[in-house]
Amino acid sequence: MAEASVATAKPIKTALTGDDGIDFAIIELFFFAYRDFTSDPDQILADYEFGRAHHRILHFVNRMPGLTVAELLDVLKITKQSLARVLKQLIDTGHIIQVQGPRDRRQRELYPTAKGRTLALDLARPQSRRIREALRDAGPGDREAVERFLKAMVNPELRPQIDNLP
Amino acid sequence: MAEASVATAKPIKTALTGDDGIDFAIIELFFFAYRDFTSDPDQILADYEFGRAHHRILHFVNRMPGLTVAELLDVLKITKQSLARVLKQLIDTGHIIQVQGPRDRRQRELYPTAKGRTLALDLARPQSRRIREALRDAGPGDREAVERFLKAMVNPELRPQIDNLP
DNA sequence: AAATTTATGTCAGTCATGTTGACATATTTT
DNA sequence: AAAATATGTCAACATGACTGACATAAATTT
Repeated sequence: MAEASVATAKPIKTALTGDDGIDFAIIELFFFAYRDFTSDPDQILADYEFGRAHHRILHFVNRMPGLTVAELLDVLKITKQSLARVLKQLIDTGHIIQVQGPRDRRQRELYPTAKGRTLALDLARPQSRRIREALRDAGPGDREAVERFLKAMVNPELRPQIDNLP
Repeated sequence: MAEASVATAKPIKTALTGDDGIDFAIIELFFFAYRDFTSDPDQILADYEFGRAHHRILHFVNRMPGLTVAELLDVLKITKQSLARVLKQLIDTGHIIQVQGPRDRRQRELYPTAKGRTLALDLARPQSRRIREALRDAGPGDREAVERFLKAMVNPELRPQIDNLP
């Protein structure tokens, strides 16, 4: 009887801890670290009335100029309808321009403009500074350990994509 | 003249690289790693028609049983209106229960039920497994390097909050 | 005892970013 | 000529955040 009623379910008063076989320390550190890592560019983006979606697109167009819409969708793992609205805003504001593909004229190659390059750098700078400061007191090999860890956290099938970046 | 027109802005064809003074390697690794890290619980949550918001609430209620609504808001850094809907669903589905504060009867202490404890563990398990596998081939001290790095990525004023977890 | 502050809940509206499904167009490949 | 591909666009919807306003109960201050 009692266990069928939500109202009578008993509160558990003991905390989950690492003793339960779960690596809560890194789970939580990862959550807080990523939240603050993304808060830096968020502040700048607000001035442009842009969001994180704009940031991601602008970032990869700057890192891989000339990539096509399909390639960008593959990197971001979102649908083209999601991309469309945000990409259109970046094009309308002159941060990104589309160039018809030279071989295949159906394709649209995406390039940053000078304005888009400047914004991409402005957004990346505080993130890079945060990383630099986080590694300032790191010992030799620590940076490599962090890189190996982060890469190993990525799904194996996606790792080649990362290696393709400049 | 020409520079005033969006249509005539010139495409930049060179890629942004580490030479531009930005740590793109870790910026991108962090992005991809976090995306895949969160994809594990997302799959499980979909079965319950829950989202990441439910996960975060359930996680911290399990890690800090008896915390009040105000304390939870402070950890998550969201508004009470954002919390309300999602918390209500977790209460209605019997994952979390509220207990009137013993000292201050205005407060509502939040506790997981057995059902909520089980789900929290089910969600944490694949994340912990991913971390374990990412660290499997790590050298001695690598884990500590990763922990130090992640903690240093968090805003300094929030680090005490992390130290308070069990 | 009355006034104020605090903790929580709730209503209403808005926004950003994602989703699915359907369909149009131009271009390339078969 | 037909089929496949790359892109764009329309419509409807879901999630999870936001702001602002207001209500209630309880604790604290005056």
